Amino acid sequence: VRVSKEKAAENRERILTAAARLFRERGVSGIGVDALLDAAGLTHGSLYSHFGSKDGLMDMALSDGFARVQKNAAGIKSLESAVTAYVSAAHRDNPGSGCFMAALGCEIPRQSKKVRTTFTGIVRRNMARIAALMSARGEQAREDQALATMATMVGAIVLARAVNDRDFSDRILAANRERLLQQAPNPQGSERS
Amino acid sequence: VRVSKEKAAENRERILTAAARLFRERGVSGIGVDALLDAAGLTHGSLYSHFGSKDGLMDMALSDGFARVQKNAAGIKSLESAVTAYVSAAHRDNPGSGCFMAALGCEIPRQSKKVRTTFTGIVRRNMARIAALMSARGEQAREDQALATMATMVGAIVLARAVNDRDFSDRILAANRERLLQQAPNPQGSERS
DNA sequence: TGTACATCAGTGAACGCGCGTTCACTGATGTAC
DNA sequence: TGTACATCAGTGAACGCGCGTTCACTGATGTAC
Repeated sequence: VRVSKEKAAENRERILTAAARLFRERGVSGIGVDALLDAAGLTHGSLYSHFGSKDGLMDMALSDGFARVQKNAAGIKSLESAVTAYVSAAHRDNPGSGCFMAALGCEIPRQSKKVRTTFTGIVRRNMARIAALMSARGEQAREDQALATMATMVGAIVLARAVNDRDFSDRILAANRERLLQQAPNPQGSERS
Repeated sequence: VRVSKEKAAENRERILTAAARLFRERGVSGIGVDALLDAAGLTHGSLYSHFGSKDGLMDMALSDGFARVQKNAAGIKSLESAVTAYVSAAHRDNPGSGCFMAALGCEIPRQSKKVRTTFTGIVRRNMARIAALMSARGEQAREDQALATMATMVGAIVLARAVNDRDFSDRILAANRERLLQQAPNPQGSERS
């Protein structure tokens, strides 16, 4: 049942899109290859043509999915809008299209070396992107600020998702949003270095 | 092979201790009941006498394990010592005896209602404990401060564990520790309301 | 342009394995007399 | 105190099921002439 190159590339994309969503929604060990390829409208066998293994797919889905997340956030030009978009009920309620660090962070230590390295690159690029919105003098200082801001953002979403009480969850988001916004000294953004 | 009440209670404790450690080290879906009871020196069947199901064990291990964590941290009387102990390489490198929020946070949204409720109680008690170390006037203000501090602490450990580069991991810890310590205005601790 | 054929994306049966749970059984404990 | 027996913590075989991966096969695509 050979298919055209275009169709094959499209199938590959569909697998990646479904995988990036399902891994974030259900966890790496929480979703199987059958369900993964079912969601892409294919059978499990074709995973191995394209990616070699579930781990290989995870690695690609991470790279590809992160590129999409970054593109979606391309318009964000200030720390305020980044914080507001990230520490939000919408992000909390849609892990499938949200941040990989918040969705999979706890599982990453148990993944393959390849996946962990890819993930580390994502953390670095997130740091760089947030650092670019910081106002401190010196790149290292901005990066350190970014690492602290990033940890707060990730922790807020992890806790807000874990908690079983909607009001408490909203409060976790609000308290962290406020803390982060009051730390952001430049409401017009981009007055960096 | 009936055993004495004392022996049975001791076995129950051993299961709980092993489960609390292994769940944190390998994740809820990352460890099976056979491995869990093997670590306690028993066979899988006895899980069902004591806890009814893997989920029931998870729930009990969470309550019991958290009580132990709290007891270990009983001596901590200032925000500074709490931050220093939590945002540390030792905590990062020993998930099995560390914070449940950092180890299992991402997996909790997919757990049973019972487990999620127990976990929510743990988040609330952690908030209360940190709030008691805060200096703001008004309980609600202290709790909001605690929620922001807690999210930063959790996020820092999650990211530091996920990352594949020791130096970068250390830097994540250092940046967050510094941020949290500079926010703590009372180095002698306990000057609260 | 038309024909012959090699390529290979995708299929689906099958693999061994571990999962969580059930249940008939064992035999020491704890109790009733 | 000694004996008979009910209790029940723990055992281990068995359950159906889903896991990740392999592989012989299919048949449309893409290419060589």
